[in-house]
Amino acid sequence: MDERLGPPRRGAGGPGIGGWGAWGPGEPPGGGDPGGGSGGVPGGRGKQDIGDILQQIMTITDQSLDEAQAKKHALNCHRMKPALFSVLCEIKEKTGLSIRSSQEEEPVDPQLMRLDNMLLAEGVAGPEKGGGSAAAAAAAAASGGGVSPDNSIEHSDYRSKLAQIRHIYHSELEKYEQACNEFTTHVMNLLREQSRTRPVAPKEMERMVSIIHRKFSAIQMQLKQSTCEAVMILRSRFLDARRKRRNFSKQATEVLNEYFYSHLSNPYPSEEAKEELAKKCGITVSQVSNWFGNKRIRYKKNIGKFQEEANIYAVKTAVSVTQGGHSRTSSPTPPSSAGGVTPTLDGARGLWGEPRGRPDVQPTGNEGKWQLAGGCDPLFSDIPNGGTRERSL
DNA sequence: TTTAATGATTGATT
DNA sequence: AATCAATCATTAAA
Repeated sequence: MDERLGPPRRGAGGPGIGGWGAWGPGEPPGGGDPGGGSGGVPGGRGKQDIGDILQQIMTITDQSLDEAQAKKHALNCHRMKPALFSVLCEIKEKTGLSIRSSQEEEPVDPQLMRLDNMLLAEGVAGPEKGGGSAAAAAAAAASGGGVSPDNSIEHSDYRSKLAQIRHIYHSELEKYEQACNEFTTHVMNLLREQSRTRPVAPKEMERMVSIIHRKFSAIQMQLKQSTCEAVMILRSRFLDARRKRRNFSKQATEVLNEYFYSHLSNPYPSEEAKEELAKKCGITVSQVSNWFGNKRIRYKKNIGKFQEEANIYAVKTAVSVTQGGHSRTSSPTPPSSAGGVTPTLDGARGLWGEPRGRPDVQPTGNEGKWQLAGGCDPLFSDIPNGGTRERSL
């Protein structure tokens, strides 16, 4: 430390010391004399003065806090202070700071951009309050149009959850912003305060501010990240229909069951039939397919369990048949439950042999087919409901 | 809380 | 490509 202050000053004029020139060749600038009033100061005395000041500055760290404080105050009031200060600033600028400021890099974080884009696309970051509904609609459209065929019931749920996320995101963001500003002004005040006693270049302050902003933006990125995660989870929850499934309406189930039991011998609706059923039930064709798939397998697995159900629908179809006006005297279906329909699988042979792969193969021969269980027979498949349903479309 | 019912998904099969 | 069989995950009932 001490080496630095001594002799080299004079004349050496190293790169970092050019600043001394500001004072002119020999003496302190007369006009700029901060002290002002005091009478002329002889040059020699001035030099000594400066030397003293420097000495004091350089040794200030060796002293006790109180002592240093006192000395600091004294120096602060010294008439040479402003000049010294500016010189020190200059020196600092030309050395340390220049090095650091040279490596100022501003790489636009690709990940941050990614997050921003996603939040924007999701309607979280985009338009504020005013456009809230628009944002929600956009998000809904994005999710709806993007993938799922979707039920509109879910949307309100989805939207409200998304709005919740958006709200949290914005309030947190605002909080961070505020904290950042607060901290920045605090630091600035501190630096301003310190600039009275140590050289603080405006550039340095700028740098400090940018550092602070960088740090806070890192925190913001975490917020964005977690918000993105939340949105993803929300989306996956709502997009994956397996979760949050809703049972079909009673009416829809009824329609499906009706078809199933009236076509029990061959419960494989054609594509058209599926479409019709889907329309009738307010569900999609694939849902119809799922339903029949599940129904077939579950029926086959435990026919006993479905006997009652089979009877019910057998009666229903029977009624509709008789109403249709075509009842045979011998009444093919035992309407009353009593002995009921015996879905017995007397010959559970095959049970729907192998309709695999080919939809809608209607073997008129009925050969390998399973003749049924519930009250309605294959005989019916074409007569009763077929009339009501399979038409049009 | 446990259990049954049920819609959806997945991998294999034809 | 449609279906089966097993399984998952949620809802409704006990």
